Amino acid sequence: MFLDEIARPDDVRRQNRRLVLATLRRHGLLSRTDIVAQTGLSPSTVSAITTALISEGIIAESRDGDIIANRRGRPQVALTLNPAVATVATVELALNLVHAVLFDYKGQMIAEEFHRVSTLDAKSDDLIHSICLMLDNLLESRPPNAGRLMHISMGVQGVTDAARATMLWSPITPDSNISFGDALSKRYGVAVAVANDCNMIAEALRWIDPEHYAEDFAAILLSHGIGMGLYLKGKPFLGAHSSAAEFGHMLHVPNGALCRCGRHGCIEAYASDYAILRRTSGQDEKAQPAQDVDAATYNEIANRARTRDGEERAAFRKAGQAIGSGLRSLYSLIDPIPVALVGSGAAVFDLIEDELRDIVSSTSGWGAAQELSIRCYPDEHPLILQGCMMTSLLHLDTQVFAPGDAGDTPIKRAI
Amino acid sequence: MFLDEIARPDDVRRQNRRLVLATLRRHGLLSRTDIVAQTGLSPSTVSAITTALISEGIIAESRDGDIIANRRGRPQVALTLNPAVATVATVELALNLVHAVLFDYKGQMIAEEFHRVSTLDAKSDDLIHSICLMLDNLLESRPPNAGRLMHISMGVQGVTDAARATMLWSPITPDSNISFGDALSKRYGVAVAVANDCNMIAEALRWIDPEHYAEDFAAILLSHGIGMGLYLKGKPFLGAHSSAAEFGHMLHVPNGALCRCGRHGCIEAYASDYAILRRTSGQDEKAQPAQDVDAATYNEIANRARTRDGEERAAFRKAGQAIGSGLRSLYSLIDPIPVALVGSGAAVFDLIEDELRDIVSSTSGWGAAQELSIRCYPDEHPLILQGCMMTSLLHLDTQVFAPGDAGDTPIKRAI
DNA sequence: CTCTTTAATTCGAGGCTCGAAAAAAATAGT
DNA sequence: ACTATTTTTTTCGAGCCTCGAATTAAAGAG
Repeated sequence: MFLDEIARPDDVRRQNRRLVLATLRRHGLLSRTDIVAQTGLSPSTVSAITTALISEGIIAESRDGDIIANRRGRPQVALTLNPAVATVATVELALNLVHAVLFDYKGQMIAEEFHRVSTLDAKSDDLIHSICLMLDNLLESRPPNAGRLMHISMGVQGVTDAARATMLWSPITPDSNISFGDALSKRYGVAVAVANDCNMIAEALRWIDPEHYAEDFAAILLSHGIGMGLYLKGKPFLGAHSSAAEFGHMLHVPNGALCRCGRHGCIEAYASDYAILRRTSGQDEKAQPAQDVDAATYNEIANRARTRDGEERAAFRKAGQAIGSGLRSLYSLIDPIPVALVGSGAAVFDLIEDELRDIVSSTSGWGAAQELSIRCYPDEHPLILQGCMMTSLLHLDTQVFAPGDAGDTPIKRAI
Repeated sequence: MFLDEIARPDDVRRQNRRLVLATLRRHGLLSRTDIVAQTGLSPSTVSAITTALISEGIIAESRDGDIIANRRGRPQVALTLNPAVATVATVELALNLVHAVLFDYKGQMIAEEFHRVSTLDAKSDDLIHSICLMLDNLLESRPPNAGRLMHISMGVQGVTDAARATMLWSPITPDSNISFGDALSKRYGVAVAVANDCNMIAEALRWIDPEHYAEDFAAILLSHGIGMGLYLKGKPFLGAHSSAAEFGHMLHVPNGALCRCGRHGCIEAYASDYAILRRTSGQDEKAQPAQDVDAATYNEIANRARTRDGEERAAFRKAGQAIGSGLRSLYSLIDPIPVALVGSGAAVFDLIEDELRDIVSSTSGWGAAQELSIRCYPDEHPLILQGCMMTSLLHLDTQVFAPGDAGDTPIKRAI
């Protein structure tokens, strides 16, 4: 709510509808009385809002899953999001792999498909074509009672312009400036969100643990590349001009190791999978990075680092220093916010923690010593998936089902 | 407007009152018709809101300053903020100097006082005592028609906890954890804001040039120390735990020059006034920093740097590198946001610009080349003053005069 | 002195939330 | 078996809000 925004009476209803939907989404099954308790709205208002939502088919009374029986008064009737009111699709685009999933409005998976694509040789049209093929398949195969497709979220490895739903650049494919948003939105007649996978991870974390990941926090993805998703003031920070939060490409060592982005000395050039591999395979730090590092190789290196003190352990220590110095800058700039480390790098946190903390700890200094909050999530894929799903569902909750329209936006249904 | 907030019908009026007040604050003199055009509200609503504001004495009809006469229809009647409805006080606390000013609700200066204090020897009570003495003086001397004191804003050189209105640490005085907010609020019975002077500068810039300094931007103060004020998502970023935005204490050279904060290699240790002096006076970079650098000495060094290529020019080049590397990190993390350089360092931008741009320019790389926006404001004091003033006035506009209360908060009047 | 033009207010319609009262739907007790 | 009690949910009126249309106010033009 900004100073230059005008408020209308129906904004109140819209906001309170959002509130009710958000409460139902978090708790799953709630009676009207529960909603009153959770939101602070009056029973009359909750009644008015829920009857409207029911008549629009957005939520439904759930008879089977009764909350508490055998009590004295009139029994509560449980409400829940109506899974059949909409379908959303998520697309995760990674090196040589496209992963598409369909969810219902309740967030339950309907159908899923993996597809191997040689992304490095693929033109933009090939990628779009592959994605459309998968989505067509999935949409055709779903049960007849499923809701119509209403939103698509894409998480991509690469730099995105969220406002224009475009992938500006990506290491996984030669073409740049691919407007997935335009293509999919035209094909399926729905709104499309395109963001870096790190932003999706941040979205997922906020959903999983809203107590801990509240207003401001960062998700740092340590895998083949290094990226960051930022939440500031309770909203994903997607950057003004292009993509923001290029944590991996902050300067660590001036004129240092060669980074995949072509520059020298980035954090990524010391802490990413390919940096670890390059260093432990005896290559020069200016050597061209490998295009891919498979998990087995990486784990082998990590295990060797754990068993003996050699090149491998040193490599992880270097990585810890690089990440630590990045975190120090982050903390200096925008506060010691909670940080989540995600991906292969999080699986080897034991190997990098000491060096990392050493560098970071010299940050705090004024007043109370800050305890820094770093949590690890070794597997990024479930988070990316969940983040995409939540991006779509929250879009429906807050943008589409917020006003009392329930379908005033004409949507072409394809397949 | 967050997802877990409940909306009430009166919130609409509150927000639209804010909107009207903000419009009047920016344009000074406006008819009701102008307000309709500016805000988009309907004439009826503007009429309702303005009559309420007038009856509460917050705004007033201004007969003298008629907008446009000699036109055909009924003449417009100009509205303006009522200067006499409130007084706000600002306090700027710097090394050996306290500067206190009184403004009326329209933002016109009522009275001003400078006071030299040996801040380095002063205990916290001495500082508070000095400030209160000055404020007492100023409040006593002001004209009888002035409004009662309703808010105080302090801008301090040091690390603050804005939420608790406390100065956690400052280079200008030995005591730490001084709760100016509590002390002044108890003494004068009004709300008090305490923030780093850089935050005040950011607030001022946003007021001066809202087109340029919009949602996200940074103000970097380059003077004896180096600090930063950040605006994110249209709101000042004051940090969650303590103060945020310690740009000056980002790491530039590991184990490098000694910083005033006791650590080594901070940007400040290369680019602040004392860093320039230390380097050009032949001292080692690990030597203890000077406590103060007077403007004359600094200007002399800058002039020598401009006339001949020697130690001085090299010092400024080093400073440019340090600031540049900090900006590169900033841009990597949160976008190429507009940046304002403020203070003595901005006066010598010609001496640091080349090195700075050299380092920064390697940042952008994806897609479109970003043109970076850096503007210079050599004199920080007017900005700090204006920022304090705007902080207080906006507090009144949005927090105090927003609901239809006009004085339901009982306020003890001292003096 | 009347006509025209522009500004500002007034009034009713249609929302919204909320508190109080009423209705609904179960169990508990005799 | 039937009434009393308890709890949930809905209904209804009061009091906000904004807005459009009609009305009133206050000037210059002719």
